[in-house]
Amino acid sequence: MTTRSGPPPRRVVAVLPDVTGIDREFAYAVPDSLAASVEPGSIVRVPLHGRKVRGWVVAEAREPDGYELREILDLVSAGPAPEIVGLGRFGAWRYAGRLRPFLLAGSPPRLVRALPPGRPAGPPGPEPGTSAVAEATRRALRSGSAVLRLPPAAPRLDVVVTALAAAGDRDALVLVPARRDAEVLVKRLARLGCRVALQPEAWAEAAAGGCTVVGARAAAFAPVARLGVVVVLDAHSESYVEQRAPTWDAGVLAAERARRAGVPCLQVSPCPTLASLACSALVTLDPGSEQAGWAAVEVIDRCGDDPRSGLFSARFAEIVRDSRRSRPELPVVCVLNRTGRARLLACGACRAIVRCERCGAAVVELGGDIASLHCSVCGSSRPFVCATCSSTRLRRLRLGTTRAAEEIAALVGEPVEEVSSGATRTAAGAAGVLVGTEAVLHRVRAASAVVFLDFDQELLAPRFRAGEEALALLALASRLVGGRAPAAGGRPGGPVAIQTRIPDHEVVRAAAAGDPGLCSGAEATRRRALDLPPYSALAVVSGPGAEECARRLGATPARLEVAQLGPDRFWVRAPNPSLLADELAGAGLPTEGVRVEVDPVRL
DNA sequence: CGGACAAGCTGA
DNA sequence: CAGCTTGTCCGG
Repeated sequence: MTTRSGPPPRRVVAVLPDVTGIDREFAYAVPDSLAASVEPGSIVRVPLHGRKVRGWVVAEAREPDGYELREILDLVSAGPAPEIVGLGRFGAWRYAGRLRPFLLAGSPPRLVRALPPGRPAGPPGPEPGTSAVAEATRRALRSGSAVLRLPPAAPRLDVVVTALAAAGDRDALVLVPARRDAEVLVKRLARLGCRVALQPEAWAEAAAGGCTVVGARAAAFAPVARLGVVVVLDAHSESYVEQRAPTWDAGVLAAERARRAGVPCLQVSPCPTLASLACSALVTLDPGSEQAGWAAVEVIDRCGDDPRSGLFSARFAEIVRDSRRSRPELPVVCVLNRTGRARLLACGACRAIVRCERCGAAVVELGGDIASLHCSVCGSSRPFVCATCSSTRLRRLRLGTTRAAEEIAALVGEPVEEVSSGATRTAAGAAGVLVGTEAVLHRVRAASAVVFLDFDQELLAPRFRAGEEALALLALASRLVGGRAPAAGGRPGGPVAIQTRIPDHEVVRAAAAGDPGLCSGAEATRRRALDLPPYSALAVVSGPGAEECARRLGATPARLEVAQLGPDRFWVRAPNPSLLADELAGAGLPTEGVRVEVDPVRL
């Protein structure tokens, strides 16, 4: 190799193409015409393999030897700033995925040719006030990264306003579980005179600075000109977890982002997950105030009831009638996590459980006008008759929401609406009584009462996070009815009623006492004993290539535990997330035919 | 991903 | 053996 005397040194950058299936960075020369405008994060157009593709400039690079570089063709748009690319790299490592999905989350939805002029700090925000919530928020901010446990009825706007004030002339990033929540929060902050950038559409405004950045999961990667504080509202929500692989958790990445920026991060929740408690200090209100912000919980103990007495206790009917009378303007919400008319039937004549003729699985009766039976295992349908004795008298053993709605309507003598997750939201809330799966709790803004018709199904769900998920449902229900003892002038909220045969379950007791700590203690003990997260880290590997992956992961020198869950489905356990990520990255796993789910929500 | 190119399959 | 499908490789 001889010393080159030819071209003068030129700028070279690494570009990650925005193409599914290419997880490699390529070096390109920056032409002089673009040298001033191309920067790390820029979205550019480059020639690749005879095509012209988009990509992200992810780093500065060096002139290679051995081949001639091609030049960047165009600057397409502003893109994720270097610290966001860095956060994306962390996400790709932590969740064993590619960088591309993270950079997509951090990119503007439409091209941004130039940022709007940078603005000075926004107008002075509203006074944070001296409420107990504001005071607790200040305490949490002082401890840096903290879990702020506030009861369901606590005013979360106070938290945001206090955090904004504490951030001074820096900008805040506020995450909420759903798009809808973001819109509501943006309206309220705007009404208080705050400048707000709703993500993802106000990407450019957020990048320019001088405003509070509000958005859902993907906003963990939103641009924030001068980050001063990160607030994650309802941090326990499963909406923060991306369901497609890589299954990243916006709460985890938001905390990492804050840590890297050296600013505080508040994880605000009525029922913090053990995972969040494991890595942050806990700040709470005084026990009295916390209890007051949870609903009055009524436990309907069904232990003594005959199992054949059905889904509706006498007390249930009273609660519905009382609530309709005292708060006719608000709906009564009934939750039952089973869709259709019945999930289990028995023949009234020969008493056999009604099963599928083809595969033997129990059949279900779906909603709809014509009574028919459907097998959810093999997909076959047949008429509403017993296959053994041809009787048409079938008894519904486990009701679904459709039949429950019909029976409640008869019981209380007024129209009942079934709210299903698939249906349009048009009429939701029109009827006085709503019945649905837990999705119904997300369809209304307020309720006079919430009744869980079969809460044992939540308490006993075969998932290691069942307890946390059940408490989250009770917290959501509490918020819809309001706290048991609101501030002066307010009316106490209606009841949250729980029909159960496990009345002393810690989740039920925690909600009834308005003290989630009753739950986390017991849960922590159990998780530690079983070596489950947060005391270990889990991943689920599935797909045609899963067996090969499992074999390789089991052969690593680290203390990885691998077990089979089903055909082409394995779980992998490591002592902690960092070790798990290192092993998943180092094992050289095939990327095709394998889905890796780090921190699985359902297991 | 999608183009290039090689190796395999088919039919007269 | 042309003409087509299928597989594997690679991109700066």
